[in-house]
Amino acid sequence: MKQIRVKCWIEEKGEKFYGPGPHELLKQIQKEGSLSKAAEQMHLSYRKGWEMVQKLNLYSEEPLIILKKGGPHGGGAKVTPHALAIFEEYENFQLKIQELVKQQDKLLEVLK
Amino acid sequence: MKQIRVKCWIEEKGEKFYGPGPHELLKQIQKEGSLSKAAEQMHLSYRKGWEMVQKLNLYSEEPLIILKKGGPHGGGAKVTPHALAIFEEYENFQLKIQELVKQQDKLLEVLK
DNA sequence: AACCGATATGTTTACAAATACATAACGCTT
DNA sequence: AAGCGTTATGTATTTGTAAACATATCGGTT
Repeated sequence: MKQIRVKCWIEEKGEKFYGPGPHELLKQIQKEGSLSKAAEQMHLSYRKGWEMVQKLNLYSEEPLIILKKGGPHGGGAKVTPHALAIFEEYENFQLKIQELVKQQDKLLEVLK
Repeated sequence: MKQIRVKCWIEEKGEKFYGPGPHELLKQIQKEGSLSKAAEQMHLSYRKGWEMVQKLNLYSEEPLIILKKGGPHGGGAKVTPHALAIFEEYENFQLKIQELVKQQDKLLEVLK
């Protein structure tokens, strides 16, 4: 059985800014409070996760993720309110897309 | 200025079957009547184009593209009616997605 | 039979992305 | 000051994908 798949992301000047990867990373950071643990959950190297954070913060006027080193638990990662707003609007958009996908009977019918 | 981008494709058992690449390939084959010329138009190696054709035909009960070698013009490529039906429904779906994208003011507003 | 333009296919090369590994730095707690 | 867990960062390795190159094949035209 064939199925329709859709992926959406946000670009700036042709550079990817926010998509499924960063979205999942934000979710895991909220849950774990740590970038290294978030990366581990995603089966992602810490290095790659760190680079994603840098890019996210670089392409945004105000940071999306605050990283702190040292301290009580050795450091940690936190998601800003601005990031949370993006997270929720992206989630919302994805839901709308999924609704549209569900209506594509004609496309599925033509596939053999 | 940030912008929303969407990509959609069709899968079967986790394997990509039809997406932007094959879609463009079908368009070029219709125009050129030749796989090699179609690949050239897309800045794609002939080999890669040929592999796409094999995959398209393999994952479909009836073929999407007929390749012929030898003959008056050395051979050629032709798109079947079945392929044309998929092509048009995919095109249609993409238009609907673009309409949805245009309505996402809230997502764009939250981006800085 | 020679030629031509297209398909068919194996082998090699190049490149980019992700991973793996190693090590340093930080700052609070004890 | 020693220890801990985390962030920070350089280097090397692996992996997967696309391109490049080289031939072979086909079948109609001349």
